[in-house]
Amino acid sequence: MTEAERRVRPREQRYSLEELLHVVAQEFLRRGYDATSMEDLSRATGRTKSSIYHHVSGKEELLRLAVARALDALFAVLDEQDAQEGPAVERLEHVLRASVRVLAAELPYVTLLLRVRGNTEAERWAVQRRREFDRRLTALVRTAVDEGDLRDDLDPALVTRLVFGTVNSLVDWFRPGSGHGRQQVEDTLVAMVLEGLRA
Amino acid sequence: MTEAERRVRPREQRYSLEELLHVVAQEFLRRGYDATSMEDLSRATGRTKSSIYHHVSGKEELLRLAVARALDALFAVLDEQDAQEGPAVERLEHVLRASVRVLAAELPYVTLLLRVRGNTEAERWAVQRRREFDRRLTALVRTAVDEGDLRDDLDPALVTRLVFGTVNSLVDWFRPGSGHGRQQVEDTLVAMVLEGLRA
DNA sequence: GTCTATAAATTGATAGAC
DNA sequence: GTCTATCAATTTATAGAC
Repeated sequence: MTEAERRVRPREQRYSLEELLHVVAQEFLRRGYDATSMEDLSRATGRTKSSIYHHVSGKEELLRLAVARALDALFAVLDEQDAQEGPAVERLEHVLRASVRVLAAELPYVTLLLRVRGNTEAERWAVQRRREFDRRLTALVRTAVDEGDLRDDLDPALVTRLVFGTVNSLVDWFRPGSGHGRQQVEDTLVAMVLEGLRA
Repeated sequence: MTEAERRVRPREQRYSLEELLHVVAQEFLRRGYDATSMEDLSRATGRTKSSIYHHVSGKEELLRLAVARALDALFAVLDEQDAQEGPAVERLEHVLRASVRVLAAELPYVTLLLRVRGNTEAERWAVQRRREFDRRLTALVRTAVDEGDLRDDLDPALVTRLVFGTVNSLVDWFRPGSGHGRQQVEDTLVAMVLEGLRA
């Protein structure tokens, strides 16, 4: 949800929409967006379908609101980084760690964002914003190479895709509060990517 | 398709099933499995729905055949590795490179496999086989650590997930014959994972 | 092995009462 | 803001002719 959208709704609706979205995101995750029917959502939220349609225009808006939440959180990481001083390689490490934190904190929403393929208008919008995100990341990697802190024998665009492919792959198995901790994942990922696995 | 399944069908059916599967996999990829209707598949293959039902029991079997193809190719990489001599770290590098090659060669099938979430019986079977694949990879990484060739300050299970998360993320953007070449992707991935990005 | 025709169930969405 | 009832379209799948 963007600031603009949040502003137009009174407080009570905000909360109920928030709760609705929380359950909906989990259902979309469990069964996939397409495989989840409005009937499924009705059951999961304990409301009737009609009641859901009172809050949103349809299934697609539910997806749009969910992925918008993830995009807002991810772009906030980049915006924060833009305001920072210091070598690009340090800012890159900060973005890496912050991305893992966002991913952990907004796991259902980020997972949905990463699984969106561009079938509907809302999905194509999300894909476009992801591309913009990727371009800004690539620029950061390129700067770090130019500053001499990252090896210059690898293509920056390719490196960016690999690095953030690694980050994104976390959504396929990372579950907060079970298995590996967020801090350990963050440290191991940064260690592997920057220093490599070789002893 | 496993050897067992291949054996029961006469040659002509094998070919038409192969062609059918090729088109079906592309459709599943483009719209997602759930969003693709039998009507869509009918149009894409130039056959009627009834004709498709003559070859397979239903939509789910089409998915099962497709992901089985990917699993066969991936397990072949591991089986080949098991027969090799030499340090585990070298066998790991070989598995990494071979996985990228399999992914490039069987891109639609591997992509489908990686997007399967366990909604149906066929999907749960695929998820289980992926877990087995992951266990065998972890054992290889662990051996490489024990042999002193990989750093021992990182958890092998976590490292395995990160490394093959990176490999798997290729399906989200890698397209053979456009953009980065397969060899460059392979080399860059191995370089990043083993030696790290730091200059 | 492909077709036409159709069954039976489910889909996203709306009307209108309370 | 939630409900019951319902719609039109689409879904997976089958029957049976050629």
